[in-house]
Amino acid sequence: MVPTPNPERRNERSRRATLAATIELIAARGYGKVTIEAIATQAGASKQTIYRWWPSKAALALEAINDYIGEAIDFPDTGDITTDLTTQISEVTDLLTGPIGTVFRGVIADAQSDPSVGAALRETIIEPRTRLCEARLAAAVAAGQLRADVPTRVMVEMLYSVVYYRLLFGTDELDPRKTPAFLEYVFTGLRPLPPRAEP
Amino acid sequence: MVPTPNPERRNERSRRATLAATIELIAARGYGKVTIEAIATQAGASKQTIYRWWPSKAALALEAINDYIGEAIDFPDTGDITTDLTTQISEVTDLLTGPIGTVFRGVIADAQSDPSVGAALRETIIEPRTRLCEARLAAAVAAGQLRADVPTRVMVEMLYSVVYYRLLFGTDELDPRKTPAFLEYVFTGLRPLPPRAEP
Amino acid sequence: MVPTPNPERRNERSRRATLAATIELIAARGYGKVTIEAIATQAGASKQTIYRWWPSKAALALEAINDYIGEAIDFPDTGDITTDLTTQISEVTDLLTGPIGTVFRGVIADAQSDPSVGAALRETIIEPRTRLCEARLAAAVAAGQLRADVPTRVMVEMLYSVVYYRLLFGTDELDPRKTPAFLEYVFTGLRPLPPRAEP
Amino acid sequence: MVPTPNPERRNERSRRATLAATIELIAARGYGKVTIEAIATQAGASKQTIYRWWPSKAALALEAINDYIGEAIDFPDTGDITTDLTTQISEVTDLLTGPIGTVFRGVIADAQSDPSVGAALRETIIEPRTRLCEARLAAAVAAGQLRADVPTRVMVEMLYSVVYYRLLFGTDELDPRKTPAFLEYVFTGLRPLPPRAEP
DNA sequence: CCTTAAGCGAGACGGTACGTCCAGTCTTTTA
DNA sequence: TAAAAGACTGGACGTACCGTCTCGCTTAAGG
Repeated sequence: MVPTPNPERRNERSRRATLAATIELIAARGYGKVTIEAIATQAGASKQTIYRWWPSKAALALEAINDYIGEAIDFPDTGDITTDLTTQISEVTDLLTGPIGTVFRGVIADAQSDPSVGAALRETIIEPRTRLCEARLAAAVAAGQLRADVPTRVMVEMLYSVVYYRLLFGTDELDPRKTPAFLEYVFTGLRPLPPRAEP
Repeated sequence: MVPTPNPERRNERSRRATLAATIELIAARGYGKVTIEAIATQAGASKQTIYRWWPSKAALALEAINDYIGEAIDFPDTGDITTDLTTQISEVTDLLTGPIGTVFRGVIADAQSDPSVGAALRETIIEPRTRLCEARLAAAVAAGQLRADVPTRVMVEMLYSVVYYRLLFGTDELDPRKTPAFLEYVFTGLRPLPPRAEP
Repeated sequence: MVPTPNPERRNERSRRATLAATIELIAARGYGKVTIEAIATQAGASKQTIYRWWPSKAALALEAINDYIGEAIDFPDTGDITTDLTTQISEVTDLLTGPIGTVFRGVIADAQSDPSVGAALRETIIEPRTRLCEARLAAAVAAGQLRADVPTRVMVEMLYSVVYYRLLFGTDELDPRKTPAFLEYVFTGLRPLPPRAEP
Repeated sequence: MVPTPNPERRNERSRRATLAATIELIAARGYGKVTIEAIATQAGASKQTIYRWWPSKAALALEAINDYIGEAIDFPDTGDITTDLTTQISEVTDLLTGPIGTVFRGVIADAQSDPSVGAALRETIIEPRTRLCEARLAAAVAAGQLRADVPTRVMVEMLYSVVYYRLLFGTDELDPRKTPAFLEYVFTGLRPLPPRAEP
C-alpha cells in the first residue's frame, strides 16, 4: 500500500477510467477471471495508482457499483406499501440481472474470505439501503398496513433475501414479473386463506 | 488432470485425511487463505493425488461438507409442518454456525466465478434437500396446513433464503432460537392480524 | 528464495538453457538491460525456477561464465615464464574481448554493491586463477627467472590489473598483440636501461 | 528531462544539499541501495529538480566526487619522480579508502552498463588526471629518470591500475604504506637484480 | 511367487498474478 | 520561472500458488 496519499491531488480521469474498466471487464470475463493488472491496462492506469487508492479488487468493484448506481435512490412512497415495494424490488431485480449483478456476485464472494470486504459491503451498500427500506416499512406499520410486532429489519430480510438467494445459487430465474405474486405470499402468509365472507 | 483413475484402487486413508484437512484448515484460516498445497501438506498427501480425484478446491470442500453431514437427513414428519420446519431450520442454522458454515461460504463464493462449482453445489447439496423439503411441504398442502396456490419451490426459498442471507452478509445473527418467530411471520404474513373473534 | 531444493532432481536441460540465455542476452543488450524475466522467457524457464537455483542475476552470470570457460585452464609451463605469461595474458585478453567480457563487466559492477557477489566472484574466478598463476610464478622465481623479494601475489596484480583497468575504464584498447611489449616493461622496469656492454 | 534550464537561476543551496546527500547516503547504505528519491528526500529537494540538472544517479555521484575532491590537484614536482609518485599514489589510495571510494565504485559499476557514464567518468576524472600524470612522467623521461621507449600512457596504467584492481575486486588491502615498495617493483622490474658491483 | 501396472508422496517445473519499488514524467502550488 | 511536493505511467522485482510433470516406492492382481 502507499502511505496516505492526498485525495485532493487525485487524478479524476484515472479514477473514472479504472472504475469503468472494472465493470466492463468483470461483465465480460467474470469477476474471478479479471486481474488488477488487466484492469490497469484497460484503464490506461498503472497498478501502483490502483493500489494507491483501493486495497483490493473487491474494494474497486464495490466503488464501481456505488458509482454506477449513483446516490442512494430514495425509497418511493405512494402511500401504498405494496406498490412501493413492487417498484423497488423489481428495480433491484433488474439491476442484478445486468452487468452489476456479475460485479455484485464477485464482491459478495470475496466478502466470504475477507472480513474487511464484508464490512465495506454492508456499510456502503446493504445497510444504507436497508435503513431506507426500514423507514418506509415503519411508515407502513404506522399507517396500519403492516404488523407492528415484526421487526422491520426482519421484514427487510424476508423481502430481499430471496432475490439474493436466486442471484447466488441460480436455482430460479430472477424475473421482476414475479415480484407481485411473491409480495402477496409474504404479506398474506403461507397458511390457507380463510373462506371469504359472503356478502 | 489424470486420465480416468481407477476408483477401486483408491487409497481411502488418503481420501479421508484430505477431506479432514480441508475442513480443519478452512475452519482455522478461512476458505480463501487455504491453498491446495497446504491441504496436501496437512493431509500428508501429494498435490498430484488431490488433483487426481478433485478438480478444484471447491470440489474438495463440497465433498468434505457432504462427508461431514452424512446421508441426506430425512425430513422429519410429525404431521405438523410448523414443528417439522422448526426442527429442520434450527438444525441447518446450527450446522452453518460451526466450521461447516465457513467451508460452505467458501464454496458459495467460488460458485460465483466457476459455473461448474455452482452446478455441483446445486446438484449435491441444494437440490436434493430442496426436493425433500418440497415433498414435506406438498404433504402439508395436502393436509390443508398450507396454501395450495403457492409453488412449493417458492415456499422453500422463502423459508431458507433468510438463513443464507444472514450467513453471507453477516447482517444479523444466525440463531436457532429465532426460528419459531420467523416461521410464524412466514406462515401468517406481514399484514396486520385481524382482531380475534370474541368468544 | 525457495527452501533448499534437491539438486539431484534438478532439470539439467533447464539449467543449460538458462545459462545460455544469460550469455546471449547480456552479449546482445548489455548486462544492465537484461532482466531475469527476459532470461526466463528466452530460456523457456520460469522465474521461480531461476530463483530456486540462483540468488541474483550476478550469480547467474557468474555461473554462466564459469560454465563457458570450463575447467580452470592449467597454467602453461614451457620453462620460460615470459612465453607462458604471454600466452596466458593474451588468452585472457581475447576472452574478455568477446561476449564474456560484457558478462564479466556486469558481474564486477554488481559486486560493487553486493558483497556476496564480490565474494563469489573472488572465490570462483579470481582466486583459483590467481593461485595457479602464483604457483607458476613461484616456479619461475625458483628457476632464477624472477626476483625472489617480490610477493607473487603482487606480481599477479601487476601483470593482470592493467587488463581489467582497460576493460572497465575503456581508456585503451584491449589487444593481445600488445602483451609482449607490456611484459617487457613489467619485467625490466621503467628505469632507463643501462648501456649495453660493448663486445 | 527538462528542456535546457537556465543555469543562472539555479538554486545553489539545493545543488549543494543534493550533492552532500548523495555522498552521505551512498557512504552509509552503499551505491546500489540508494535511490534518487531517497537523495531528494534527504536533500529536501524534489525529484524533478534533480532530474532537471542531472541525467542519472551516476552523473550525480560523479559531480559529487568532483565537488568533494575539488580542483584537479596539480601533480607535485620536486624533481624526483619517485618521491612525487609516492605522494600522489598514496593520496589517491587514501581518498579511495574513505567514503569517496564507495561512491567511486558505484560510478564505475554504472559505467559498465551505461556508455554515457563511462564517457563522463573518463572525461571528468580519469583523463584530466591521466594527462597531468603523463606530463610529469614526460618531464621525468626528459630528465633521464625514466625510459623513453615506454609510452607515458602505459606507464600511468602500470602505476594506477593496481589501485583500482584492489578497490574493485577487494583482493588485497588498499594501504598507502605499500606504495614505496610497489613503486620500486615497477621501476626496477621483476627480473632478478644483477649483483651489485663491488667497491 | 513374481512380475507389473497402478496409486502414492515428494517435489521440481512452466506459468500467471500478486503487491511493492523505483525510474522518470507531469501537474499543482508556493516564493 | 525555479523549486517542493507528490501523483502519475511503466515495468521489473521477488513471492506464492496453480496445475502438470517426473521420479522412486509401495501395493495389490494376474500370469
